[in-house]
Amino acid sequence: MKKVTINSVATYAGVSKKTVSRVLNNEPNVSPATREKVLKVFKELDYTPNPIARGLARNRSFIIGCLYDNPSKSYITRVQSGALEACHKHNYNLLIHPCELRGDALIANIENLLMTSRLDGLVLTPPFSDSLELIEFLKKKNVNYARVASAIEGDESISVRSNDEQGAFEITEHLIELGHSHIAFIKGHPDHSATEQRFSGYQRALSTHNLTFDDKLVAEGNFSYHSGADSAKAILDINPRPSAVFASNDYMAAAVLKLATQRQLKVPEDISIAGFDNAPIARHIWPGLTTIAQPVEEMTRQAVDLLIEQIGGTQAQVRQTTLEAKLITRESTSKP
Amino acid sequence: MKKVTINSVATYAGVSKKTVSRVLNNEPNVSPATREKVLKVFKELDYTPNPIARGLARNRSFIIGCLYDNPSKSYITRVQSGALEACHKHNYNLLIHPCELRGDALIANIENLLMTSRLDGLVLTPPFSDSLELIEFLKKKNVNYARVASAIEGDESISVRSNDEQGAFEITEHLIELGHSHIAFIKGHPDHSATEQRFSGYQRALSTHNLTFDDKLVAEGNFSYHSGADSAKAILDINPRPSAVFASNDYMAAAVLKLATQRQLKVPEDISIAGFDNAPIARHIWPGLTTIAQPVEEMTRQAVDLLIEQIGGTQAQVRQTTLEAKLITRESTSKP
DNA sequence: ATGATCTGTGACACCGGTGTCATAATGTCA
DNA sequence: TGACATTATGACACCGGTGTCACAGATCAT
Repeated sequence: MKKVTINSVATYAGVSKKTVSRVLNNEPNVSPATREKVLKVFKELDYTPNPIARGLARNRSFIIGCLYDNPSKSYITRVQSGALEACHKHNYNLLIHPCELRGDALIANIENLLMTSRLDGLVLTPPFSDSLELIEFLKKKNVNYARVASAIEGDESISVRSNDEQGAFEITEHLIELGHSHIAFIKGHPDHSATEQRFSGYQRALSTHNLTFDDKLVAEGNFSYHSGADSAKAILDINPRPSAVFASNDYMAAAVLKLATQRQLKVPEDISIAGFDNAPIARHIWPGLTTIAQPVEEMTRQAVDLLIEQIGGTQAQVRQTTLEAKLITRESTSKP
Repeated sequence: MKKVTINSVATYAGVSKKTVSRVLNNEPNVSPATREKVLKVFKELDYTPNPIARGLARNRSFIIGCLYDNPSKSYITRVQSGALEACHKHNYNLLIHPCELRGDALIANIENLLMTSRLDGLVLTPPFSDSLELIEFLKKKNVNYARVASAIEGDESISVRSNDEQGAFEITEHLIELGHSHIAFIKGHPDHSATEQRFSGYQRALSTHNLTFDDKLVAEGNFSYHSGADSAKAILDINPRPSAVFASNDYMAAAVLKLATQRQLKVPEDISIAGFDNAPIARHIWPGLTTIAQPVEEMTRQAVDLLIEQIGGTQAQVRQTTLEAKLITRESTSKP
C-alpha cells in the first residue's frame, strides 16, 4: 500500500502541490473546476493529509496538554470533559499528563513533556494552577497556558475560577440556619488553594453568625477518601460530638457518613454531614450529601476556549473569570 | 527571544547539523570531545529539539490515542492510568478521545481524529474493542491498535482481557454457597461484550448448582448508576423478593443498595448485594460491596506495551492475554 | 609499507506540508 | 481600447529535524 502524499495528489490531478494545499485548507482563489477536480482525486486516492507535516510548516501541533495531580477521579474526568469540548470545537486534541506537584522532578518532567510532544498550550488544574514555580518556567519558555481554579492574583494570564470561599460560606450558613452551632470542619490538601478558601468561608460564616471558632473542631484532610476516614474518626470522638460536619469535599464527607453509619449513628438525625464539589458519590449514597456544585466542566471549557484563542493570536479582553458555586441540599443535613 | 534550532546549535558549535543530531540521539561515532562541545552549546543556548520536526522525519508522533465510551468514570481513569504508565515508560504520550459508538458518525469521527493528529497507535477500550466496523476501518487505514477487554475471537491483533465469565461465575457461586437461591441479576450495556459474558457466568453458576434460571429475575441495565436505580425498583418489587442481587457493575449495585436502604431494608440481613469491577464506590459506601476486582490498569498497561512494541517493529510472540479476575468479599453479602 | 577496516564528520536529499512571490489570465472601468 | 485591479496558478524556499552516502584520517593485519 503506497503512501498518498500531497505530491501524488498533485501529480494525479495535474496541478501544483500548492493548489492542492489551497483546496485542503479551503483557501480562496481556486477555480471551482480545479477545486472539484482535486476533491475528486482526494476521494479516489483516499488521501489523508499528514498533520505532522502541517504542524511543522505552521509551527502548530493542535494539541493542548492537561496537567493534573488530584486524587478525585470525578474531578479529573469533569476537567477532561470540559477541556475536550473546547478542544474539539476548535479541532484541537487533548493530551493528558498527570504528574506530581511535589519534588524537584516537576520542572524536569514538564520540560520532558514539552520535548517529547510539542504542545500548543497547557491547561493547569489545581494544584498546578497555583504553582508559581511552574508558571515562572512556562513564561520563560514562552508556553501558552491557562489556569483553572487558581487563586493567584496579579498574574495577567488566563484564569477561570469559581468562588470557593463564598460556597463554603453558604453551606456553613445553611448548617447554622438549620440550628447547628457545633460544626466540625475537615480541611483539604494543603497544596490546593481551595483548601484555604473553603476554610476561610467556613470561618467567615461562623463569625458572621457570632459563633466562636474552635480549632479543636478542625481536622486535617487531603481530599482523599482515606484522609476523610481518618478525620472522621477524630471528629466522631470529640466530646461533646459535633452536631454537624462540613468536609472540604464529597469523598471525605462520604467517609464521615460511612463511619457514622457503621457506628449506628443516624444521618442526619444524629449528625448532619455536608460536602463540597457535588461529585457523583454525593447522590450515589444514602442519604444523599448536601454539597456545593461547582461548574468544573464550564470552568475548564472557558479556560481552554480562551487558551486556544490566545494561541490563535487573538487576545480576548476578558481573561479572568469567576463563576458561581451553588448550594445543593440533599438528605444529609437537617435540624439537629 | 530568538528560536533555537538545530542549525543555530550547529553553527554555534562549529559542526554540521547532522553531528548535532547524532549527539541528540546518542548515536555512536561522535568523538567525546565533539559530543562534549555540542552538549555544552545545548545548555548555553537552552536548546529544545522540536518534536514535530523529528516526528516528520521519522514518521512518528510518539503519541498513542485512547478511545472510550464508558459511563464509569473510575473505569476510564483506571484505563488512562494504565495506558499512561506504559506510554511514559517508552517516552510516548497519551491523547484521549471519548466518543460515541453508536451512529454513522463514528468512522468519520475517528477519521477526523487521525487527520487532525497523527497517532502512532490506538488503544481500544470497550465497547470499541468489540466494534468490527471500527477494527475493519483501522486495518484498512493501516493504523496500529490494541484491544482491551475485547471478546472478539479470530482477530490476530493485540488483545488483553480479563475473564469476565469466570468472575461472574465465582461471585454468583459465592452467593449460592452462602445459601441464596433466589438471585436477581442486572445486565450491563448491550454494546459491551462484558455484558453477555457476565450474564453467562451467572447462568452457568446457577446451572452448575442445579438452580433453575428465571428470566423474571433479570433486569436490563446499561452500567450507569441511573439504570441501576431503575432496575433496583423493578427487582425490589418482585414477589417474593429476591434474597440477593448481583449487578453487572458496582455503580448499579450501589443504586440497589441505596434504594434498599431507603426502603428500610437491612443489607445484607434482608438482602445481599454484589457488584462487579471493584470501583472505588464499592468501598466508599456502607456496607462495602462484595465484588469482582479486574486488573484494569494492568490490562491496559500490557496492551499499550505490546502496541508500542509493535509500532517499534518488534512483534511480540504472545499478543493475546487473559488475566485473572478476583473475588473480593465485603459486608454486602451474607447468609439469607 | 600496503591494502583493508573502522571512526568521525559533513553534504545533501528528504519527510509532507505551508508561505511568499512572480506571473499569466481574466475582469473592470473610464 | 488601454490602464489597472483581480483571480488563478505554480516555482521555490522553508519549517527543523533524520537518513544515506561519500570521504578523510586513524587503526589494523599482513
